[in-house]
Amino acid sequence: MRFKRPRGTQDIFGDRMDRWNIMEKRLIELAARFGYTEIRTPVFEVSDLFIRAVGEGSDIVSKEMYTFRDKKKRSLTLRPENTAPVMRAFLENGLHRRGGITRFFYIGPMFRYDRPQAGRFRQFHQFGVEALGSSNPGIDAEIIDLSLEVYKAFGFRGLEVRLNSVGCPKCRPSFIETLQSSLSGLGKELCDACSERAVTNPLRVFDCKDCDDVKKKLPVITDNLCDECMMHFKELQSLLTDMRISFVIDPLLVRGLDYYTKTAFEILHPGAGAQNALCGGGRYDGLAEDCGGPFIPAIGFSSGLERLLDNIPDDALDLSTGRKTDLFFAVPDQEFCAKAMNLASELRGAGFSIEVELSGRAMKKQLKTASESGACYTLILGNDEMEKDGVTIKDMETGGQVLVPFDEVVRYIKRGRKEKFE
RNA sequence: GUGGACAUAGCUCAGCUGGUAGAGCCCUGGAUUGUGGUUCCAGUUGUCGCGGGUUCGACUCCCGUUGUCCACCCCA
Repeated sequence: MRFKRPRGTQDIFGDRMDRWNIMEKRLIELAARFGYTEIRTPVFEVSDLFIRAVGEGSDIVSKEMYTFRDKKKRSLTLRPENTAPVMRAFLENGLHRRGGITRFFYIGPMFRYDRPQAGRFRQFHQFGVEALGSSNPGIDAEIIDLSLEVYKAFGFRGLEVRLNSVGCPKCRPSFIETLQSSLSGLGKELCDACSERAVTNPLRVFDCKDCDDVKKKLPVITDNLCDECMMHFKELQSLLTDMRISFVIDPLLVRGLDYYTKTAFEILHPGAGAQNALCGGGRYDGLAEDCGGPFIPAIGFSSGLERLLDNIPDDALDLSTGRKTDLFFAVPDQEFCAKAMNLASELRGAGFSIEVELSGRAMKKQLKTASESGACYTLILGNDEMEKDGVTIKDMETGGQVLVPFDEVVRYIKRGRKEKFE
C-alpha cells in the first residue's frame, strides 16, 4: 500500500470505536448534568487568535502549530487547544451581552505538531468545559468538581488534585522580577536548561526535575499574590474543603499557556507514566480583553480523551451490553437476495436491527458470522424455503429452527421479542 | 527539537556468528454435496519498512531515510 496515515494520527474503528462512543456519550451526559451545553467551533482559526491568546513564547505557538496559508494567503492554524476559539465564538456572537454565566462544553480533535509518545498524538481529542462571565471562586470550585466527576464516572481512583494560583497582571510581573533576581544569584547551581529558562521563562524552572534542591531556595508565588488573588485563592480552598474535595497545593504548578490567571489546577493519575496529567485547567480572566473584547472573567479545563480512554480501569467500561444486531439473515442462494432484503426492511420497519449476508459464502461461514454478530435469530432463505414460501428461523441459543411463512415472519420475531430482546 | 530501542504474513511473533523465510491466530476449502459457537485434515499467506553500500551471496553487517515505541523539552 502506498499510503500511510500521517505521523501521530490514528484510525479508530471496531471495539475501540465502541469505547469512544460510550465514553463520549457519558461525558456529554455529565456535562449536561452540570448545566453545560455543547459548542462546536471550527477546527481551524485565524493564526493570530492562538498567537495572541496562547502566547508567542509558549511552546505551543513557537513549535507545535499546524499553520498553513489558504488560497487568499490568509494564515490559518489547526486548533491546538479550544479555549481561545470558544472565547472568540463567545465574543463574536455577542453572547457576553446576555449577562450571567455562560457554560459551554466541547469535544473534538485538536492538533499539535509534537513528537508522538505514549498518550500523545498530533491529532488528539479533548473534552473541555468553559464557564464564562463570573469571577466568583464558586465557579472555580464547580469546574474542579466537574472535572473530578468526569474521572469518577469512569471508575478512576486515587486521583490527585493539584492546585495553585498563578496571580494576575497586578502581582505576577513583580513576582517574576524577584524570581529572576533570585535565580541569577544561584548561578551554576542551575542545570543548563534552567539557566536558559531563568531568562526566557522563569516560571518554568519550577517544572524542572533536576533542580529540586534549587527550587527550595526560590520565592514562591503563593507568598507573593496581591490581596485580590490571595482572597480568591483562600475562598476557593475553603469552598473545596466544604465540598469535601481534597487537593494538594502545589506552588510549583505553572501552566504553559500565557492566558492563565489566578487558579491553575491539574488532575493527576499516579501510575500513568510520563503522561500522568489527565486534565488541566485554570482561570483566564484576561483572555477576553486580549481578544479585543470587554473584561470577561472565565475558567475552564480540558481533558485529553486518549489519555482518559487508555487509563480507564479495566472493569469500569462495560462493552458487553451492546449487542450489535438482533437478527442475521443468511442467504445460501444469492439469487434470493432481493427477497431477503425485502424481508429485512420489513423487520427493520418493525424496529429490529438485521444484517443481511450478501457474500454468497458457504452456509457454514454465514452461520459462523451470524454467531459472531451476536444475533439471537438467524433467518435462512434458500431453495427449500422459497419452494414453501417461507424462511427458516434458527434460534442461535438453542440451535432449534422452524419454517415460518413469509407473511408471519415479523409476527414470529415479535413474539420472541419478550424473551430475546428485553 | 534531543536521546535510546525497534521495524519479518491481515494480527502476535520466531529466524543462532551473512547461504534469498517459519509458528500460532485469522482467512479459504474439506470431513458435514445448505447449518455456528468444539474437533480434525488441507491450502493461501510476504517487494523480511524504504533507498543505498559491503559481499560470490544480505532478513541478517554498515550508512541514510521513513515509521513505531520509550524518555526529555512541553503538554492533554
